[in-house]
Amino acid sequence: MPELPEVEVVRQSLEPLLLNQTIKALEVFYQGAFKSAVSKELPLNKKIIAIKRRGKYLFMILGGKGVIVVHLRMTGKLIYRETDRPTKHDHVRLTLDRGYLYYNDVRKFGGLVYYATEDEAMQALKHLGKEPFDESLTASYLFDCAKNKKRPLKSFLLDQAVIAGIGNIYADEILFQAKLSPLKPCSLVSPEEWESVISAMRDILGEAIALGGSSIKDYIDALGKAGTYQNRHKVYGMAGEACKVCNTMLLKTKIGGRTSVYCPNCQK
DNA sequence: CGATAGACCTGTTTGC
DNA sequence: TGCAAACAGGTCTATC
Repeated sequence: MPELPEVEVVRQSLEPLLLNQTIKALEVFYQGAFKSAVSKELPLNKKIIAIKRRGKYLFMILGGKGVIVVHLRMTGKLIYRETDRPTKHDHVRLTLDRGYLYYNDVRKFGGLVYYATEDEAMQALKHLGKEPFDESLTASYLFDCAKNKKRPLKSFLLDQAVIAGIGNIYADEILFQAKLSPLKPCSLVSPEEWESVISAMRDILGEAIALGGSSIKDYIDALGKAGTYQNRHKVYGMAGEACKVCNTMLLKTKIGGRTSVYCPNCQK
């Protein structure tokens, strides 16, 4: 599913459900979906005291130290139920005081990692770049990161070491709103243009969070609710259709191995 | 350093 | 209709 808005919606939906619950049991049905970075110990009899997000990663902060970090990759889901109901592709089940949390993932790309401390978890993710809504993410920061690189602007936006959280859907949508070509070498983007990238990014990510994220195929929040931001998409998945602004046919191309859709007339 | 391809998986859609 | 190829929200590694 998940880019930053979807992960944030999952975080928000999980927070009231999990806070102050204790992990009574943790079962792993697919070994690749759970790793312990510290020992062979499981995070048992620990209370969940906070749920945080960094980029596309979720953090379940545990009392008495310990953190479970979750990445959903393409099709991962965290689903909460008050009564046990196993489903196809469940790979991990946490038994809590008042319910069950399932990690379900059709493609088995994502999973949970248990760290001894929050510091250790942050250390493992130190390569991540700035958060989109952090005020230290400025046009001059992006200009400096990009000025010596010829890579396409789209690849730059997808680079988690520069900005953490943008994925293929939102990169295309942001560039359409900013009126910039995904193919433009990022060194040629001016500070003014970086300003428009930042404002488009905050606009779109904020709106997507407010609407519960984009549900293309299987993305849903912790209670199984779909988002509606897919109805606001202007380019993603719409190659061959007319641009909503100028009626030019939207083009599709591959950039860094990812399908990219853009308007050759609006985006320069 | 960078760009590209392949790997990791399963399910759905597309094309002949 | 049937089957195979192509494709899918992501990231990591190897290779040129």
